[in-house]
Amino acid sequence: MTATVLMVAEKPSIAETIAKAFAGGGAHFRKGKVPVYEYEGNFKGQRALFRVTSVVGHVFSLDFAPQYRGWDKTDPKELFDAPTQKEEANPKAHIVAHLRGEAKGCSHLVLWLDCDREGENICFEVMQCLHFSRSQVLRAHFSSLVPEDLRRSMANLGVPNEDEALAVDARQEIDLKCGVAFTRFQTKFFQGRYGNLDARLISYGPCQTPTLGFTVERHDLIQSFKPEKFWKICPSLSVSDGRVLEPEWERGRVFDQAVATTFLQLLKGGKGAKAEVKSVSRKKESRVRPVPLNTVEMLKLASKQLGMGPHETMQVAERLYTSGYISYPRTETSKYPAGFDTRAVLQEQSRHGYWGDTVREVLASGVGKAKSSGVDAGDHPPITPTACVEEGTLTGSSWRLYDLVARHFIATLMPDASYTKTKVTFVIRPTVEGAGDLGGGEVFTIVGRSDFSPGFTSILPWMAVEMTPLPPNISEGQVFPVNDVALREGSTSPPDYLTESELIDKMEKHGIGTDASIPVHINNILERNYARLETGRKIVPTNLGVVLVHGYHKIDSELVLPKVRAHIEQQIGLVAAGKADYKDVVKHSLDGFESKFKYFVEKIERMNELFEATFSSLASSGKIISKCGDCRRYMRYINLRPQRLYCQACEKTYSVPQNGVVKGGSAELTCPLDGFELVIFSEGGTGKSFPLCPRCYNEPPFEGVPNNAMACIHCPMPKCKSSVHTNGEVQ
DNA sequence: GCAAGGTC
Repeated sequence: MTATVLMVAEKPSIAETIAKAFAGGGAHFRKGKVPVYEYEGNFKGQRALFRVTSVVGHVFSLDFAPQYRGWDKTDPKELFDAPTQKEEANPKAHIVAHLRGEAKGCSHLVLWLDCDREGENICFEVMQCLHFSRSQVLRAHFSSLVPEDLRRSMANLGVPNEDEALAVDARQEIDLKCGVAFTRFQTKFFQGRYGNLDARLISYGPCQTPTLGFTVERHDLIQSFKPEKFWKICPSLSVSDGRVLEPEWERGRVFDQAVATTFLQLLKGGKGAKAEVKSVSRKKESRVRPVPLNTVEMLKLASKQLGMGPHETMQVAERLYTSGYISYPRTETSKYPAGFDTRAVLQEQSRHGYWGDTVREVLASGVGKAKSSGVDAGDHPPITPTACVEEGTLTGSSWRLYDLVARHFIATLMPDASYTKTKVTFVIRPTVEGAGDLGGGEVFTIVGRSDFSPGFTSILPWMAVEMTPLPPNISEGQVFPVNDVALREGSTSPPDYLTESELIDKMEKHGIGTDASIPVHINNILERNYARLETGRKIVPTNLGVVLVHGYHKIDSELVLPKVRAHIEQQIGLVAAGKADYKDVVKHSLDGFESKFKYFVEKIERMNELFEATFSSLASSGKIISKCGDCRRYMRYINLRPQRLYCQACEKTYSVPQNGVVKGGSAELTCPLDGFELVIFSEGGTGKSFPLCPRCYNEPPFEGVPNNAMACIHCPMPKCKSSVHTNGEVQ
């Protein structure tokens, strides 16, 4: 044995796939937080020991140097030039130590990270942990995980691409600096100013803010919508078998009542109006089967069909994946790779109690090809079932998501649904004299659908097309009596709020977030109270969300438009392509954001005006509760997240623990250290009450007191004699 | 208490 080769994948499941592809069942397996597989084979024409393991996503994450992490120590504007450092992303996982341990005695490193920019970046993170020379490091390029493809990659190893990795470093630094600078500034600016402002954090980010922007854009459309009245001419005709048809007016609707009435009188004025069939057209229409499932489509379907949010969907999908029921759930690919054995997956599903029959029919009639319009993003294959599972083995949302994935997979291999669309065109001629130009008559049409062959919709019933057959034997030249002609009034209606699924769609189209991060951004705007999820899975911005977005528009619209992300992407694209220097791009982008930031700070009053109009000022809200030690006047208790005390005279806020409520003041108890009247704080969980000094809680008076210590209960003075201090009970 | 991106 001459060489030991360390091979590193992006996550444990891929390490396993690789080991199995090269060693079959013959790999020796070492269990651990991150498993290791070993097998013998040939490398560069010699016998070698292969050792396959993985990282778990990024090894490092970027943060500011420690002295810039405190909110009060640093002016946010300094963050643009602040030094940053990479730190182990998940210190508890000990990934760096794991890699170093496994690299011992290895002569070569083969990088099997995902073939995208993030993967390329992780390649360099792995290299940074280890000490191989560049000539010992090789990069596998693969576009799918089928064994054949992996073997081809092994035979054509290349080198990692530093430009692509640097593009990710650039993005990390730009996102960190502009996100944190804006977030800290606006949080500190608005914090404590308004009593009913229900937010402890007012964040900004190049993905989350445009996401919120989409929801507010729709909100504004709804708010500014002015309904308009319209009128339609609606005739009803008696046809052969006693049925009554109500064809649609070719002119659709008119917005002028006088015009509509003129038409009505033309057609209705005299007696015995007739409708003549001008033409009958029949054509075959189809509803095409879906393309193979990728993550974003799964999230949209789960939201629409199952009422499951993207966050929950990904958690459930992750569980189904680790249990071996579905394939890897994070992929952009919607096309089965060349070697993908759809037949084998179908055969597995042919045993299923619910859809086995359908699957056996598909197998018997020859498995169809999936649509070729899907895209191969080169990451993972589309999401498919990997085992046959009955309802009952899985419960609740797990079952419903599995059911969706399995049905969708089968549907991709079934025929399109088809039906016959019949369109009948009628002409109704004026029955009064002197119709002039309108004497030729008005055209009305009706559409019927019949002869449905369900195809894939038999397994995806919600995709079925409703059949609305017309009476048979209607043919050109036939004349039917017009029973009645009605004038119907209606009015235009505003669009509805964005559904979760529409929001996901917009994010994807504008390049906001990735398959893995879209659910996180949506979750953020909901959790931070910028928007709410309403019935029908509609995303409705809150007052805070609306005011924020309108505020950005008043200062600098670019901050909230998807363009902000697109610009960053375009810039780092230059780095990835080797067309621009990493440092230049970071500097250029940050200079841009820094001047935007300065302008934002200068003009923040414009946003503040909107806050003032929407939220009530702190001074007028909250109930009077205890005396301030500085001015001896009463402070107010703001019982809203984050709950706090406010001294109007000193214009200072004092935060209190968030895990309970302030029950009242305690006139006779005063903190011996600062003269503040203690308040009685009642803990939510335990129900225990104790006195708390507002000042000591916020500004611990002694060294070594953690910021959140109950200074008046757990007095930091070693032998405190104060009764208030030594005894947690109210006296 | 902060961003976005991997993955758990």
